[in-house]
Amino acid sequence: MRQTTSLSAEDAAIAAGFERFYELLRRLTPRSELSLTAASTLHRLDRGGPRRLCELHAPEGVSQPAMTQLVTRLEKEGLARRGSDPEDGRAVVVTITDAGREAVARRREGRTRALAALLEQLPAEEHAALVAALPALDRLSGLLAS
Amino acid sequence: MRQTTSLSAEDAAIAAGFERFYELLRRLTPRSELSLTAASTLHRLDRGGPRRLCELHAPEGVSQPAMTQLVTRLEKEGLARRGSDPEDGRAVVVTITDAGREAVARRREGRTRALAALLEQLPAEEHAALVAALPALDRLSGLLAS
DNA sequence: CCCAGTTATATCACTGCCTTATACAGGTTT
DNA sequence: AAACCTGTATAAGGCAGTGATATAACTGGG
Repeated sequence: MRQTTSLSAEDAAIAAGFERFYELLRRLTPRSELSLTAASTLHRLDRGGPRRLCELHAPEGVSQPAMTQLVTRLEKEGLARRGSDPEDGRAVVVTITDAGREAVARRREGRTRALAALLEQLPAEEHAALVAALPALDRLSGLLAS
Repeated sequence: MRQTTSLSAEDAAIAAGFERFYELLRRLTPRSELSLTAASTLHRLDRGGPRRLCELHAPEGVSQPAMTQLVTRLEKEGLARRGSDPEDGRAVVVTITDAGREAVARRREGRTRALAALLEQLPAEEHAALVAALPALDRLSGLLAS
């Protein structure tokens, strides 16, 4: 078991690499129509299906009022809609609309395009190394999602 | 030359992986004392040395007034200071302070710690794949920095 | 069955950080 | 020195977050 007070040099190297990479992705993301939280929430609704409002704010790491306001904005822009839960009159069930799905797709495509332009400048073996690392990235994401 | 209208399936897979990964990093970053731009700017000042204000706003992807305001906040918090350029009376030279360096280090350590906790749950070969992908990540970051 | 407590959402007042438009001081050119 | 250009600051406004609190709907014990 790894000590929490000492970080391995290798982990530190990975973290440093990820840090630069995070900045890269941040700059790669076009100043879009969607805020970070809005994009992430829509993405979650897209792959996970409708959710109650109270099930959305915690995983997105924002307060409940922030999620209420976000859903209000999304609704106003036609990207999501509020519904009710027949089993619980208090609950608000949030559903992504087709327009919302399109917005998610557009955002993804914009980022993919910018990334692809960089990827094609990469030596073949580094490109291959990225592809080889994808399962690890997936697993990392999965670890936190649970 | 790649068509701009068609993206290779491989690039799309990398982009999709990166997208989930970006969300992961976002959630991994502790709600810290520093905004995204503040952290990135301090980091830049830390590794690149003092810069004029006008050299900071473009690479950070914000407007010039935003950078003026950010520097004012950083100065108020003691993380950076304004100096003058003896060669140009208009210029403001921004320098990171020791407190600023500490803030960057704290932020990095927080993220590293959270990441390390995930990394140790990774199978050895996936961990190795991440390490192997680091040079590619570095090069990607370098491509955009230029 | 009703009152108390809990849960889900909304509203309010405030703050942080961004934007565009504009002012202005310091350089540069002719 | 007049005209222009560049670097920074200020002003006014918007979006997205916060904590505190209100309100409506569910739940469980007497």
